[in-house]
Amino acid sequence: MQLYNTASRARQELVPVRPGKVYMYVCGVTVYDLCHIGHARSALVFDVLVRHLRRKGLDVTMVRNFTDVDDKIINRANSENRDWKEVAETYIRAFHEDMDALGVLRADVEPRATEHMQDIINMCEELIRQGKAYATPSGDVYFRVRSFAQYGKLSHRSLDDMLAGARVVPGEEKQDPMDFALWKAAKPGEPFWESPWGQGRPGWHIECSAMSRPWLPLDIHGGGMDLIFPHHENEIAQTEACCDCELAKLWMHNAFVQINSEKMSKSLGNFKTIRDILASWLPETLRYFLLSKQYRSPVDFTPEGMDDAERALIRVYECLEQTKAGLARAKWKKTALPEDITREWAALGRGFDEAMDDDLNTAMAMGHVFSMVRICNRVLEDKTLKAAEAARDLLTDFQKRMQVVCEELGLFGQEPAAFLAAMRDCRCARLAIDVARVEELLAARAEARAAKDFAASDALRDELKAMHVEVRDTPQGQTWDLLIAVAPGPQGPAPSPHEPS
RNA sequence: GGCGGAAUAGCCAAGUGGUAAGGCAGAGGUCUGCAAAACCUCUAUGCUCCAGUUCGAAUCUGGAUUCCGCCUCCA
Repeated sequence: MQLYNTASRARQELVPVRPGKVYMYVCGVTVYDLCHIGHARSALVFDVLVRHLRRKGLDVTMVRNFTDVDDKIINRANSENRDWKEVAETYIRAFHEDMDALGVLRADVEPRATEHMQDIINMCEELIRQGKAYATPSGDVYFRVRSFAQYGKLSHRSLDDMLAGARVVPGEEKQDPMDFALWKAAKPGEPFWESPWGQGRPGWHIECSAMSRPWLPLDIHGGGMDLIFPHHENEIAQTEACCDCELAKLWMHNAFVQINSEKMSKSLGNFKTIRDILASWLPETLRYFLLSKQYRSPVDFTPEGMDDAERALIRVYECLEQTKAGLARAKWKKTALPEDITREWAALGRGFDEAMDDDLNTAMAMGHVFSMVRICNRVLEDKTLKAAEAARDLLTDFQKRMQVVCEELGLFGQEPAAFLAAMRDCRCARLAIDVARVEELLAARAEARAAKDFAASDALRDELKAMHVEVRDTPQGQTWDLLIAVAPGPQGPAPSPHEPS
């Protein structure tokens, strides 16, 4: 498959270093707070990559680390008067809960910085021995950036350009302003580990170099865009200087989730945690929303976008439900399907797979899903066609293909009726619909219709409509759902039912 | 200042030289007591603007405008 490589700024074929096996290392989170939807996007992108590669028959080892000792964790612990380990533990648990909810597969290996102290210290020592790092009198260890000639090869910057930037302030003990910390001497009250340089703790970048070391060279190293510099650049310098081995063959970076075209950040106050979102929408809605865009483009989070995602999900699941019902038939006829349907179905062929192979083009892959849905609905709505053996075969093929889609995207895999019910409940809660009242009106309307009192029946339907409830009359009786969205009137957008906070 | 990314219909979004996927919304039709859902048809002579290369450009080149990211912790 083709993947865009940040290092070469071009797409390239993924060729596993060890045939049949793929080793991926993705930078995880620093566990000092709940994950936001940007973390969700990153996790989702690499989750889908893993799923796709596994379906292709590759033996994937997915490694995602936790940074579980860091200034922010210590600060949080201090301000809440808790133990820093407990803070880290709390948010690791929260990470798992949130990611499980979103259907993100657990990584095969989840190394934590605190569990690799000896590896980290060893690496620092090796670098010092090779003259590529140095310890200072106060017990810090710095990487000597000038010792690594290729520094800047990932982010395509030269050291001199970086020095021209005004924000680089030379640390007192640094030999060069660009040198970065591998090991930091502990300040009073901070957690520390014993080391040849005294009590201290690791710098951020070295932990990833130490933890990814068992799998060098990695086939894929991934993370968010913002990690390109300095984090990944520094990882490359440390690993390649120390181990005399390329760190990774391919670098993948996902773009951000934005709010109003701006990066989410705490300082801007436009921060949405996964839990905020899941208070108003189903996890699968967030998953669909984030995967409906190509991973290298920024995506703007909006309630409207989430509503669109709901509609799309409902369309697919309703088709899945109808397919299931259609397939329950006992007798089948020999009627042939129209030629254009069979032709279109055949043309769909490997479209989904090809889109996924093309730098994980999930947006296009979903286009193929909707093309299948359209064809199935077409067969399903025609009484003659839906009784044909050929229709049975097509619908069965659809279910089979959707199973593949589910395995790869982690979408559309639930029991359709159950999903639709959960979706309705979710939307009822969001719009504060009184379900008991709805059922009451519905019962009254059924009575009116039975008596052919259409005036009364229509009045009840209007009343329901005012509550955002749409009634459908089917041969099996009434069903109902929520009006998908309240159309923005001339007086502006409808009051938003979404107030996740 | 340095480096990079993005501008495609009312909205979201694919498309990386061969004549604009898909979803939502909208119009008409079929179905329906009337609706809804579903299906069918239609909906960007044009992809921010200006030049250029080419038989052919949303796609390549040069320039302009606007927006965004990184250069400090950050998915």
